[in-house]
Amino acid sequence: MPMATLRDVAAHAGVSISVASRVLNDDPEVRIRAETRQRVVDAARLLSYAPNSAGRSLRKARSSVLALVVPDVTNATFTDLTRGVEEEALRRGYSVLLGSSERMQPGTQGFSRLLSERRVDGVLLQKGDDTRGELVTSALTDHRQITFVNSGPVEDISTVALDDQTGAALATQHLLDLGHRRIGLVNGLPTADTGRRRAEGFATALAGAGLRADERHVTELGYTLPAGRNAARLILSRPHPPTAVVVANVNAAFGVLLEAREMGVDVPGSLSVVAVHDVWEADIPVPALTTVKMPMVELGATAVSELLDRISGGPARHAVVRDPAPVVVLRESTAPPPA
Amino acid sequence: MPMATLRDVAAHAGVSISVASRVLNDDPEVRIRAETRQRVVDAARLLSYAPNSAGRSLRKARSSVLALVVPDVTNATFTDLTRGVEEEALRRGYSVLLGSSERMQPGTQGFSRLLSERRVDGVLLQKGDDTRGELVTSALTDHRQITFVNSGPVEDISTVALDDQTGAALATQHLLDLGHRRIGLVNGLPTADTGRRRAEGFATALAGAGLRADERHVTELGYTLPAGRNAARLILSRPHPPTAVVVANVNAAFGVLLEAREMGVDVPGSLSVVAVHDVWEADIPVPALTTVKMPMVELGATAVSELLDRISGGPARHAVVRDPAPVVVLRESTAPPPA
DNA sequence: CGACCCTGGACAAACGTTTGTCCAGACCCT
DNA sequence: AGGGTCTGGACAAACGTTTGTCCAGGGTCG
Repeated sequence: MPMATLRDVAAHAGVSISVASRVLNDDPEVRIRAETRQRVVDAARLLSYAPNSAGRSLRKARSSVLALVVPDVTNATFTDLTRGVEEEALRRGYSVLLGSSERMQPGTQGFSRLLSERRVDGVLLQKGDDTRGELVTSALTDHRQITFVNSGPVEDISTVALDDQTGAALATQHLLDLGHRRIGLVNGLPTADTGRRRAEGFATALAGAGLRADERHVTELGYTLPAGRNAARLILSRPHPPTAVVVANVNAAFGVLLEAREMGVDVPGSLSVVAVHDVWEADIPVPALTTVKMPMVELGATAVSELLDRISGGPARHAVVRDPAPVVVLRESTAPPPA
Repeated sequence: MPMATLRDVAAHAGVSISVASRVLNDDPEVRIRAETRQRVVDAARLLSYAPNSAGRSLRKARSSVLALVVPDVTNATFTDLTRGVEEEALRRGYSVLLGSSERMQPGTQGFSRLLSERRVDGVLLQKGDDTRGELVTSALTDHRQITFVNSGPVEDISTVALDDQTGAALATQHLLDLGHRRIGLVNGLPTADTGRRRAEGFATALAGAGLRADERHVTELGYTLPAGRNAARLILSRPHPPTAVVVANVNAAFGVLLEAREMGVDVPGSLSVVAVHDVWEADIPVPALTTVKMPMVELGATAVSELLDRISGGPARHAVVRDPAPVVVLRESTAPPPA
């Protein structure tokens, strides 16, 4: 006997529907006799009643679902983010709809239907290297329904980001501490906001040691493995190459490792490599990849909080997740520079 | 002016709500004058009307959402599956709710609320090594609401699986073709249905060459990297170890590679390794991992089809996805046996 | 010319909830 | 004893959609 409705519960308990609803929702504004309340609770339990979400959504004009849209689920970088989002959402009584296929990207029907059909109350958007921000904001009727993850800040839209400066600075400092002086940066595309911030942190750390980045040691080719390969080839084939590189993304770092190996460049003997973002796959390459662990789970959780707050009327904020602080995860790809 | 409702459209077009609904849904059973139909379409477009999903769900007793539950999103094995599911679902007018955190696992509140609150019409479940099938089926009021992915067959429940026998046989045959005669199997837990099937394929291929598996060369430790490490240590430390192993899972294969390296066993010089499932991460280790590519995307798509078919009254089927057929992706971890 | 049958569309019920309002009785007070 | 205040709960509207049924007018046919 599935599908017990509120009417069934009320009838079984011998009360009106409204009383049943108020009891089961713990409505504080209402006075019900304890014995009656118990009858309702018992009936609900007996019939294994669960509120129909469609009915509830219709009445409350709220679906209690939010969407998380990422460029691709394939990217290991986003798995921790996903976990953080899911856990915080569940804690708040929300479910998460995951959008990752291209048909769900901003600008597509799939994306806009999410909001216009009121399937979700809001969207968490992690933009890819190629998705343009204007495309999103213009298609949006209500800026409160969206929160950007790892991009921005954007006027009137809530954003949540990692402390990329500190992360990149920490990676750089790790190399400085090992004794490196010629340090390169393999960065994402110039359009990526995270890339800009990581370049800042990189420069800051260098400046703290009285150094400056050599632009021939810096690339902005993207956050993919092939991009990392290209970057490594570019940087290492020039005369007077760096003895170490900070890679802004772990996938690109895998590419750097592979290309260095192919070019006969010993890592970490002749070249140290450290990447921003820690994933378990960092154990796989030879040498295993030293990384800076960023609080991705907390990023996801914070993103949910900010979105929910904004939806319910809060102001657009630009949150930066600094807790827990970035930390170096030492593996095998970094060592002192060659003598 | 967001949130146009059907009533707004009807009013603007000067027709009744029912006519507006029928026109916009292309109801074939009804006769509307062409000019009237156009007025409705224009009004809908002008007001950028989109049907409210809560209202529709309530009326049709169907949410047009289905859930995909996997042990963890972190697992690269499942990313292609996710993509296949999402694309097929979208094509059928469904959205996908992703459940992965432990709070969403079978037996938890999160899981059962999905169905009892009618948030989703059905669930696609990829069980983990540890989730017990009984826990799921017992909590289920209606067997038509679920489809198992990669496990089963189970009585009265639709299942969809890969052709694991052929996949494992192909991997084994690849090693046989290279000239190997002592071939081991690093398998998943004995409780995993996929493991059983892959062991079958392994044995079949061996038998085809007039060989039999040596049980000292077979482990059933699980589908994780540490499990792979343990398996390798176990198999390789015994006297007269195999010259090649088939690993039933790519994560475990990474573990085998790492452990072999640590033990000083040369791959592929002294030991060839081939894994079932192809992921892009196979390029990362040294040597790069040879795999057998399985049709994961198609598995996801088929799972959606089967679930939707079952929901709408079809029989419980046990589908096996054989198209495209498994194929060896040759990288660097396999070679002829040592002389 | 009356009985029919189309055509094109309107009416209204129902899906399951939440929530504002109202009311009957019991109790209190002076 | 009469007016007032609580208590405990019932009534009903509304959220937006789909869909079964009904109906007025105009045409057709015998």
